[in-house]
Amino acid sequence: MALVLYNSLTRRKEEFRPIDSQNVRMYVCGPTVYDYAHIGNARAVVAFDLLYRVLRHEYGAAHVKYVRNITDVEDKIMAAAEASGQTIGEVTARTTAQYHEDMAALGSLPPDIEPRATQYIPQMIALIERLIAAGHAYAAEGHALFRVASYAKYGALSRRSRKDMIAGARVEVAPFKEDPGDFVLWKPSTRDQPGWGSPWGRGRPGWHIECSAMSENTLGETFDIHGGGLDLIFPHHENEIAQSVCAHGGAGPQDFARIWMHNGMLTVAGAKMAKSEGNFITVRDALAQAPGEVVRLALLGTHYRAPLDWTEDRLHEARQTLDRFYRALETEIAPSDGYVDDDVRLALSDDLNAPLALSHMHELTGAINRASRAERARLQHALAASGRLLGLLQNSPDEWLRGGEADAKDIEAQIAARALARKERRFADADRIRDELAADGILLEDGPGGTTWRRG
RNA sequence: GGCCGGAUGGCAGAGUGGCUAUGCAGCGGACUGCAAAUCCGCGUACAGCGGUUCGAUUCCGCUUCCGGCCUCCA
Repeated sequence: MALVLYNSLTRRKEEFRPIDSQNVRMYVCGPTVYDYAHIGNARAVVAFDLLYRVLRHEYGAAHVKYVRNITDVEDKIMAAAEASGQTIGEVTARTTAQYHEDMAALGSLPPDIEPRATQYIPQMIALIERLIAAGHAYAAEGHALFRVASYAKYGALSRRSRKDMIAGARVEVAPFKEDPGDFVLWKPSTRDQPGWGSPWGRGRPGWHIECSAMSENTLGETFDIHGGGLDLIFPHHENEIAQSVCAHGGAGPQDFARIWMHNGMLTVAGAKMAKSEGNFITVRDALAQAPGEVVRLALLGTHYRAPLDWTEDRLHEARQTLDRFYRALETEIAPSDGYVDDDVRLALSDDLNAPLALSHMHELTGAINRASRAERARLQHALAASGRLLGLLQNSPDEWLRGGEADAKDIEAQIAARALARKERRFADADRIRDELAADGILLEDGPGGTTWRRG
């Protein structure tokens, strides 16, 4: 089945043809580890996790390599360390661990390789030296700077001309820059800032160079897909492209990564999420409100490129949807080796159309509820397999609907007492038991085979 | 100011040059001691104005509104 992906570089959907179908390679910009991950970070992770899962499904898990970096040297980390009284190492270790926990809770697979910037300093220095040797960069006052004028295609991804950028005039004009658009590859550190020895003096890398160095060293000079948030197009990805293409002697962005993918931004109740707005929602906050799978579904409910507005209603609806799916799975006999539903697969193959895939899962659910015993199992297997491809329906229906703290034995005893009351037509007693259980969040459902319960 | 995206029924959210998803909420019905779940039925919505067309929500133009980026950003 042809996988079609939207390429930010060409602004259109393209059939995905891996450079080497035995080794499909994707690189996604990961977090700067200085604080809890927020729900916007989570959206990007979930979007590219879906891509990773679809690629694994199409090419085989052993033939896909996913690299997502950790930025563990950056000025915000230094600020966070100072503010918390912890060392930089403590801040990055703690934040990285939290990040891993959060992303796992959202059902995201860990990347195959997770390089850390501080482990690639020599490679970054080597890359900068190559750029300087080739005339694409220069040293000035302890800095190394990329010479934007030496890369003719600068601006190809973000569709902006250098002239426009200068007109924007928010560029930092340092006196040692040849051109206001030139950006930092290496900058000097003071004694109390983290730093490494380099040909330009003790210092630390600029933001963009790490991704160029890490992608090259983990995936090679040319790979298939490079992803990140829409807000990374400029300057981050534009600069990454300039560095890598110039260092590799390539002709343009496609000699670096073939397809550039960007997820849309997230707003909270209609407003841009920002700490200063007081509407900053961390993954932890969301996880306190709902299980990770609910958060994941809420994130997948809008196509990854479209803007997504985060609301309580969205979370509520995601939970209802999962309850409905799990209920339809309740009588599934075995944990299944079923096939993903064709329509679900088709939807995901069209630029990861998760909302459409989900609508097909709803149709499948209706079919299960209507199905005869004989055909039910097959449909349930298809639903379960489809859900798994989306990183959903990872629990057993029993765990999902009835798992948790409360003592199941006690609940069963109550149900038995109620059954007796009903048999004796003491309906007031029966209803009192139902209400008491309901107060604890336990919903009873009377069916032809007796009474079952679930958490509501 | 420059560049780039959006605007679909009460809400969420796909999609399509003619056959108008899907879910939530709502209404009616079946089932049921009650309830829940489930099933059946009910909503012709595509920002506005032009244009192209036999036909446009879908293509083109303009307008309005919303959002992103313009060296912190997923």
